[in-house]
Amino acid sequence: MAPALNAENELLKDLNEPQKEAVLHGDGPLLVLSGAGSGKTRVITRRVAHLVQVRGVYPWRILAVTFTNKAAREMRERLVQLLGPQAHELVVSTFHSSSSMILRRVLRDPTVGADKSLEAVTGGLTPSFVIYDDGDQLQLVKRAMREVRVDPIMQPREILHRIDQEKNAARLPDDMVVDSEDLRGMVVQKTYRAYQRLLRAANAVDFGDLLLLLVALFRKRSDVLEQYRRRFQHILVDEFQDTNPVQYELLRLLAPPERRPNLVVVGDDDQSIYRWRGASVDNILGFPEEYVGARVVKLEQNYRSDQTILDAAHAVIARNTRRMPKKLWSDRPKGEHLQLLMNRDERAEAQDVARRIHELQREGFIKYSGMAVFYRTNAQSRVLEEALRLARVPYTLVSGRSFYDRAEVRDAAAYLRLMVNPRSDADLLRIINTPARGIGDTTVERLVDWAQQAGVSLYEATAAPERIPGLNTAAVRRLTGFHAVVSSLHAFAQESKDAASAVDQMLKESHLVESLVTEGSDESLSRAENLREFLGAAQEFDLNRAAAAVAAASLGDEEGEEVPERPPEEESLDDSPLTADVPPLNAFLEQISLVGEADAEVGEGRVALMTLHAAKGLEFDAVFITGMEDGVFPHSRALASEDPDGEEMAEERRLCYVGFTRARKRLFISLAQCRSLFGELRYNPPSRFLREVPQSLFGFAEQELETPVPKSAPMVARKRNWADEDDGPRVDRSYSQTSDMDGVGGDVRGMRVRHEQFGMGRIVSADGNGPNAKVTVEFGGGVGLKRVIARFLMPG
DNA sequence: GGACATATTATTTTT
DNA sequence: TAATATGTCC
Repeated sequence: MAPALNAENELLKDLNEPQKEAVLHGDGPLLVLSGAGSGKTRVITRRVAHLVQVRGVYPWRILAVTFTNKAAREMRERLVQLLGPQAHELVVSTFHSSSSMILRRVLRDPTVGADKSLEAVTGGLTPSFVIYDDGDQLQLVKRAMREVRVDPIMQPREILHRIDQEKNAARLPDDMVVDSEDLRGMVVQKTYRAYQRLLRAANAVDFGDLLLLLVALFRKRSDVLEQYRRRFQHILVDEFQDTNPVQYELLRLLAPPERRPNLVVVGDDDQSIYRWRGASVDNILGFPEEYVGARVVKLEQNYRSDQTILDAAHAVIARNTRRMPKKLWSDRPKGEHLQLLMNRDERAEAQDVARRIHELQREGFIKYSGMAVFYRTNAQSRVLEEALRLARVPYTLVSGRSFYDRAEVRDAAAYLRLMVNPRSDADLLRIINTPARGIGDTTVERLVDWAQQAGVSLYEATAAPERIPGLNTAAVRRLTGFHAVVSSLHAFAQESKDAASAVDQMLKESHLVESLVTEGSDESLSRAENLREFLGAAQEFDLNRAAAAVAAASLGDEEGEEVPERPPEEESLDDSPLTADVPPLNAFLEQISLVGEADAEVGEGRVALMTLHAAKGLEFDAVFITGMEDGVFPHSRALASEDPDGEEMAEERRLCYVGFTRARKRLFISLAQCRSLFGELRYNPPSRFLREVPQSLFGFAEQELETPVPKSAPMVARKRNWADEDDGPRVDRSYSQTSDMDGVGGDVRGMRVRHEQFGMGRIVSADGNGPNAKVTVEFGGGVGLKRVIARFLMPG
């Protein structure tokens, strides 16, 4: 067919051989191993377009999964350019949001609803479930701990983390393997069970459940699974190296290896940097064994960075042992040398960075928007910001707290979820006294106790508060008033045809805006403003939704030639969009819980400041990597881990690789002799990663360095001298000097001390060092043993 | 219920 | 150091 050929040529334009191979790959599994900057996103998009335009695959049979919403949005936009309105029929989204769409749909399936045996899995979850985020989860864990009265040997945070890990590993509470010796494991499991009960009682799921439940349902109901296997005949996954075990399990269910499915996974094992939140590199490393006969295509030509930068990146990453061998190459010029910035402390470092940014801009080759400063931890950003502000360099801090993280917006979201689903206890607890309506801790506590006894949700308990023992008439009256608000909002939500009117109604009836305006402080007024913005977001959401509906509807009747005729035997296949008939308010809620902030505008004409993690997927002409010191980067935690050459260090190294390969032309690596960390002054040796970069890649122009550095052995050799340089920093070294002695500086046991509150006492033991060293003191006056912070003590 | 003091704790962060 | 959590008092 000639038109198809034309389309094909168009789609293969400017692609190199391996890229073409990936786009044109026929049927069966394919692993695209893509080095940094080798155009993988382009390959996925072109392949999707190819499937539709040339191979005539129906768009609704394609599932493209990305890692972030931002990536999904960008891919959708590109596909609309390539395919036109047809692209709206493709499912392009993250694992979580596609799972939630499928999960709602599965739960709506009448045969699933009728299947009582599934209740063990679903816990009675209905399709209108709400999604709980981290904060809600933590509240639930605390309540679960109270309920099951587990030994307080673990912090709620730690338990929650373990629960998340279990879910990431695709384990339901009952699948959890706990050996009877493992006390902590038992605590986790007990809490996990209670936590799941609370979650289900509120008709809620957490992020982990979104995937895990679908996996569990698919395992139980092969007929339902089969429907989705038939529907999604082509599955493409981006950033495969960052998938966790549940996600992989879901993929294996939808695209079982033995059927040689059309599963295309794209990723770079060298850029796997999310192990700490459950991602497993093994997924990508083991893919060829799991999907036997999978084709592997390597994209090794880099289009982004100059050779010098690639050489540096390669020198670092090559030290990792478990990786798929590949080496990036480029036909770009060698480029400029790397530059090493060495400074006294983090302030000098920041000033140096600011100065060089200014110079680069003045030279006129690189614009502010082409530059970025990376750091390992967020705490490092402050000094950098100060220096840039002082140097009048415009910058944007990428990430930071997002709009939906702000307290008032979260309150509003809690109200909305309660509107949809009044059983949501976590949301009710959040806003029962927001704005203040005189329902205090005691009242809430009695309410919670009673509801738990009666086995009803908190909302139901507020229906007739006079039943609750111990409440005075005022409390009863207030609870009744609160119930009236929620029930009226709930009724409104059932009727509302769009999200904005529901949000508007909620803001009025809850008095959220009103109370903030009444308060009248600058801060509360800006909060009120945020709430109006929230309403604006809902309006925008409605508009988009309407537009998408129009686009979808017009597809059918306009020119039919574009849309392939569906064969008769496919009639039974459900091809309706996955979002069909989700009520607008639910859909809006879904969006705000699954989508963080809209855009982290890497601003016009501004230097971007971000963590190395946030840098993934981006590129800049000039990149500054700061804090290149052992203990900062690699992070002290990796250095301290039981196996300092193990997975943790490997991940830091990959992070370094990611950082280096973001740079197109200039790479500046910066370190400081000392920096203060948690109020303590630390002397860190230069990063081991720095030492792994061949010296020849650096240009050491004397005048560019703060302190002259011998051309030979610029890094390691100087390490020892730093601490005793003549013009060294004027610093209070008392902490570092005491640090190797037993905690607080010599043996202090038996010393008499005085504490503001507890009076006189005698030190029994000491632990820790630095300003937060603690001592155990035996106080007189009936106070007894107390562990207090040493600096709050006076010698007595 | 809020103000104040005292204690605690410091990766990375998406969904 | 600095941001937050917890506890105590009125």
